[in-house]
Amino acid sequence: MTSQFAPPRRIAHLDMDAFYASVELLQYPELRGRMVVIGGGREHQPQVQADGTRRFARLRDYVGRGVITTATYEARALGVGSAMGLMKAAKLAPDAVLLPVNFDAYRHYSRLFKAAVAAIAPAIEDRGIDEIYIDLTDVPGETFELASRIKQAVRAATGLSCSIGVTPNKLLSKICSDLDKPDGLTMLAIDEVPARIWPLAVRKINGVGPKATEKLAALGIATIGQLAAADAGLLQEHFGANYAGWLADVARGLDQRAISTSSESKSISRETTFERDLHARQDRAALSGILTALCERLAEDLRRKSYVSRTIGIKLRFDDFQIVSRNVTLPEAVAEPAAILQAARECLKRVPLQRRLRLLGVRASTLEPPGALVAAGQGRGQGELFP
DNA sequence: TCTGGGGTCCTAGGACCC
DNA sequence: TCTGGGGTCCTAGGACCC
Repeated sequence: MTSQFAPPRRIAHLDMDAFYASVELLQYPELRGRMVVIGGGREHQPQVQADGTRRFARLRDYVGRGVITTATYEARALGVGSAMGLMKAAKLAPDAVLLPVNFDAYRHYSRLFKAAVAAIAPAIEDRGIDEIYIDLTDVPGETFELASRIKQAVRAATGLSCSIGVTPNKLLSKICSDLDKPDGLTMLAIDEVPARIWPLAVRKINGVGPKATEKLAALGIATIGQLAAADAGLLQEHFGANYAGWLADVARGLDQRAISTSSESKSISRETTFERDLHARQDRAALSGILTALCERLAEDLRRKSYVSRTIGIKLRFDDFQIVSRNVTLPEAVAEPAAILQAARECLKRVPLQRRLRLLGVRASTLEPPGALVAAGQGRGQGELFP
């Protein structure tokens, strides 16, 4: 429990600017200043022509079910952005250049920027490939100078810009890193919350998504300030005690969560959306092949990360976008493709398969290091009760 | 021919145990 | 025979995030 007299923490949130697109521009500098969209599968690789120049795919020529992963700011100006279907985006920005995702490159630059930050401030929480939280509380130096130094180090290590927010907690820093993008640096103290945070839309809160935003709007609550002023009973009625209490806290800029510097995976999964919807009977062979391939890839992931899994599950998305999942917990942890496949097939048997399928996925959870000895008293299964 | 893939956390109910 | 109160594990679905 933090004392109420403890000095405020200095928590930074660092977010790389249009990360995937910016990494691509390092590789293809001739695209700088142009509309570029990243997304889709392995197709639409740039082609090197006879004269050595590169020929890029255009968004208008895309056919398929892919979505945008990132777009350059030039493309965003036309209204295209993350998670939008590429076919839909092509109607808004047909001339935009389309590049495939290149995760190996993004992971490389991700490691570079995180190492550069860690050399200055070691208390880092990983929040994915392009953002981190940093606890600056115990790092010597004035805050603005420190944050500027971190931005400079990231640029020196990668050639890329980032945006940073520094505030007393993760919630506010996450909001602030987004206020002055790209290449921003925003600092905020708790007493500035009414002036600078309350005018913002509730959707800016990390944890308030589309559903909660819609429900709040129906209650006449659009801004964080309106949320702070909302009646506690009203919020409880519509959101339940836990979420309502959390909403009331975050609207006041309160957040005690610590920086979490290490984390074990909870689950590993592989899924794929088909080029066309498949039917359990008519397309049995194709589905079986896809399931086998997914299980093999999952097994490879487990092997590479040195995990075994006791719970294997499947995920299906039907043509109407309904999602169902089934999973089974096994007496012994598994990691081999055949064992995963067998468990996945058992799960599949328990799903009614009238509708066509759009997506199939396989997931491994309840992860353990391989060969872990079952701790005394925690064994399961009759055979372990007595020697 | 709208709508990817990889995750986390929360809730809620049932089984089972002491 | 009207009836507890923990606790853990497991399953399924959903919201949300990058």
